[in-house]
Amino acid sequence: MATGRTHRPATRSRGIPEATVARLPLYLRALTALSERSVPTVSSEELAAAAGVNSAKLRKDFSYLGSYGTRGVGYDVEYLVYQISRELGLTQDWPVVIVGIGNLGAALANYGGFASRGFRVAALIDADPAMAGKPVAGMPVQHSDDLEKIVEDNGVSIGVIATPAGAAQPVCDRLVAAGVTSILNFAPTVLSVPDGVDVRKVDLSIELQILAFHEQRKAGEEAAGETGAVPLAPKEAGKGPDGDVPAVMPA
Amino acid sequence: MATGRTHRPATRSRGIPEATVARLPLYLRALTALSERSVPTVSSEELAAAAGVNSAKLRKDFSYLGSYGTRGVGYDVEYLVYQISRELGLTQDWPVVIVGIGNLGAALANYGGFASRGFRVAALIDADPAMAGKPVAGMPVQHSDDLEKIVEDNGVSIGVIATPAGAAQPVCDRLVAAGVTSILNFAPTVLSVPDGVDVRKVDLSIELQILAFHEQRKAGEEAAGETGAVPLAPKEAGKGPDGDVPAVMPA
DNA sequence: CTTTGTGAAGTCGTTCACAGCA
DNA sequence: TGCTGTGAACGACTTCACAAAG
Repeated sequence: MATGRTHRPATRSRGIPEATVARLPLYLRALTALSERSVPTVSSEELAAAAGVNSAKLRKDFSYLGSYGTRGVGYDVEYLVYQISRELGLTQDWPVVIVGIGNLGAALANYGGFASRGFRVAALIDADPAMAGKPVAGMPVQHSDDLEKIVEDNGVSIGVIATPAGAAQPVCDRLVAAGVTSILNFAPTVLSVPDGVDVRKVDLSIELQILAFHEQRKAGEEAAGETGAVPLAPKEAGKGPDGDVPAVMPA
Repeated sequence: MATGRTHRPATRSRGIPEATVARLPLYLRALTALSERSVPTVSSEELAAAAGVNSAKLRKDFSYLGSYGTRGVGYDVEYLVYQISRELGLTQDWPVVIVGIGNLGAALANYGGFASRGFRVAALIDADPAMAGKPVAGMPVQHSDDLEKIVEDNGVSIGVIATPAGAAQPVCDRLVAAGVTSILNFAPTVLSVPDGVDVRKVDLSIELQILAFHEQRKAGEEAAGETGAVPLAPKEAGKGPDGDVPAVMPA
């Protein structure tokens, strides 16, 4: 999951559920693969399998977009690719800025899937003067002093934040003030933004922690036949990373 | 969002809702920050604000863990940090392997938040023989021929896949065969895994597409007072990234 | 009087199952 | 006959609102 706010209870008239929107890119990817193999049509069953969802869900999702299928046959691949692209706004060009060109920012700048599908990296921005001018992914890094000008000159409405946690909120504020209304946040912080601005976050550490939770459950289950309380740690507490995990237990 | 499957309708007895599990790391981060500032207690209201959720949700979430608060006072910060860490399985050490040491894999290896909180990068693995032995983040990259041995020798149960899309499924299969039961997938593919294996995915391009959807809505709204159908593209279709967006429209 | 913990109500999302159309 | 499109049932998550506890 990612978005903080649903930003409005439901979009006025033809509201597509948020959960459906989140799956459209998945369908699009599967359809693009079929298109490249020149497959003319797919059934909901086949496409659902390729996208990793069940077919009832897929059909319901598509029903929010309109009646684009043919009963007894399936969906026209090219047509669906076009309809979903249009619905997602990928038929236009989205200039994006990446702020924070450290390891992660540089990796994002180099990431191919970024450039494809209507997204274009318009600028790389970093606060370190030593970075300024240095080429990353074939593009000179610009200093953050010019952030506002860069955003305005390029008509940027989507910003990617890949700074350290401490810098994220100030950078976010400046992006928003300059006109950015959608933010993809890789910094491990909660960003606060005014209404009308969308934030999605990607947090590595959170994903791992969720996996660890389930992993622990699996480990606890395979032996213990329900001990009563906690599945008890199999191995032994490793090294406490940064000093939590106190042995004390307040009343 | 990320997980494909809920992997079992609900965990046997004291099932914590998936949505709650996904928020625990958020609370933990906020609590850790408070702990570092030596704040002894927090109210649900304060903590909720710090974590970016509302207080009712937070209280309900905590109620699944037990009654760890004090009415009229709030929650003991240190105690809660401990309880949530334990619940998430962070009181033990989780060795992790990263497969695919390209731009992204290297960035992940260098990412600090990775190493903290009980996760330890046990090995970096890549298929390119030229990478073998090269140090990344102070650690020699190992060749993927040895993947099974590395996983087994280190007791790895969590694997991170940062390979190109085409390599992801084979790598996944090998990880699973070697004993990995949780996978964090950065490759833009749907992975299929046997029951009992958890997969979470992080997909840059999907996040951007979701943002673009909302962005397009905003742009369409500010002018058009409900035209009837589509909010029509404000700018003009840019350059079709990889050849989709056909102008044809099948019957 | 303050703040937690939680039934009950409300909202959102998924799945079922079948009518409707090609 | 085969497969889509969708109302209706179901289940999961959120929010409300208040009783219980310090």
